[in-house]
Amino acid sequence: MTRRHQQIAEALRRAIADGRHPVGSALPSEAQLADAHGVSRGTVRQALAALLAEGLIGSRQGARHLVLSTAPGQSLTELRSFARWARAGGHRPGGQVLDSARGTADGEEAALLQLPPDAEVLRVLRVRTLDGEPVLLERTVYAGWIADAVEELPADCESVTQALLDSRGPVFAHGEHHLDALAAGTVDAQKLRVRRGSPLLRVRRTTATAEGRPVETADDRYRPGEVVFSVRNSTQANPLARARAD
Amino acid sequence: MTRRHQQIAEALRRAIADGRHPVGSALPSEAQLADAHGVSRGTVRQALAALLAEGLIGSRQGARHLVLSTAPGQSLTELRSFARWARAGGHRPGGQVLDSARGTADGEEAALLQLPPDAEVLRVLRVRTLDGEPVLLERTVYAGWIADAVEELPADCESVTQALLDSRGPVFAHGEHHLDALAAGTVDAQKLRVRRGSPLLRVRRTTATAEGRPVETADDRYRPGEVVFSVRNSTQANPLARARAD
DNA sequence: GAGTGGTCTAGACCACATT
DNA sequence: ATGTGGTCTAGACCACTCA
Repeated sequence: MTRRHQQIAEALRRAIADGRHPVGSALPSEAQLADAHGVSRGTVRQALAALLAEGLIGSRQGARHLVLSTAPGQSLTELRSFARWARAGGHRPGGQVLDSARGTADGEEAALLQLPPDAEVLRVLRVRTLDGEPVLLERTVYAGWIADAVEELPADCESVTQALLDSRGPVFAHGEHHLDALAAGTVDAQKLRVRRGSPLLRVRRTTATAEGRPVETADDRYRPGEVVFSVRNSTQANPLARARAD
Repeated sequence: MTRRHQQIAEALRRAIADGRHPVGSALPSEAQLADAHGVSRGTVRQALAALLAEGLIGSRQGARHLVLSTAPGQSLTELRSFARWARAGGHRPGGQVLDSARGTADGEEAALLQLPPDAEVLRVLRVRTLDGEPVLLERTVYAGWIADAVEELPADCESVTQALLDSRGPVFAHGEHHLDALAAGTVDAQKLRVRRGSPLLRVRRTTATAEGRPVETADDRYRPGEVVFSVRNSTQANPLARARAD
């Protein structure tokens, strides 16, 4: 049971991806779209707002919506798994669990996962490879309630996300990512085959279910040169924006 | 002449910041807000959508909007200028143009800015400070058509974004950001006062007008430890549900 | 069961862009 | 002058939450 505005947004995304609305061209007017889909203009505007937020189209008062790009590439706004992302880029993903141990959450972990202090967690150290080359060292802390499902996975499991989706349904819905840079420590250097002190891109992330229940929190360190994170954004998504510094 | 929904959004932001709606509390219902401001529910929903996108509030069908945090975190989903972001965090932003020169676009620049080969561009090297400390080295390439407006700005201009907004109207509407890590080069090290080879967070970004016309492309290098980029996302469309204050 | 947010409608007026 | 998107209204129904 999808909503009308979601269906219309999806239809427009497909039309743009297929080239029926090439980059640089104008979309039909809101009134025309409303007519074509048999809905009111408000519903069409709801659909267009989604594409606006994705940066797929632009708009100016008085002129029609313009197609700006065909499809967002790898983007943090899509919560994709490492394996999915790798395959989308034509690479062969791999992975290996180096360590896996149960323990109790420390203060920070408990806060991130919204667990009581000293709650049980599962810590996993995993290296991820792209075409055989190690590119990512992943330190993940899973909340206790999901730990069993994770421990049952094989050590060389290609996609934890996919495996959990199959066994437990859609577990990941929301994510918060913090990105910064840091120097490789001893373990990082050894596992990623770089020199100690060389720059790494760090992504600290926490993901949660649709209800907002945290599932895992992780510290991912990427070898530079192999992976770039992209974010596309827009001020027009919602009419906030506007400056006025005080 | 500000729109009603912007006024209401601003009033709600102030009320949240002032503690009149503490974190964890529920906002008045949409109907109550509509009544209080003398507008229809649709207008109130437009205002709430802005706060939703900023991550200030969350919503669930059937329950009232919840206050999630008092101030929006630095997020790539908001296109804010360095100066605005710094002030929001209670810091004093500064900046200095180190170099500014006209030239012709190389192949990569021309592609990013969608200009013909050898088109005229303006290259600016700028250091940005937070409370007097250099934290960001910015190499920006402006398209020729905006170069005049940029060159007229004072070298110690605090906010280029703001200055351009005042003189040229809303110039920045869409952005694409690519994040990775790299080692500080000689110039980076000197200007950011770090050792050569120490890790930096690099953000390569291109911003465009609402019509999709590229304005500038930049290579920003951040000293680590000072700045963290955050991205919040969701598998669902816009709704930005939960949050976690640090 | 009452209240609330999510969705949708069918109008309307204005500011802006294009012709 | 006409068409377009931006804004706003005053309703309506449904799915959901909560007491």
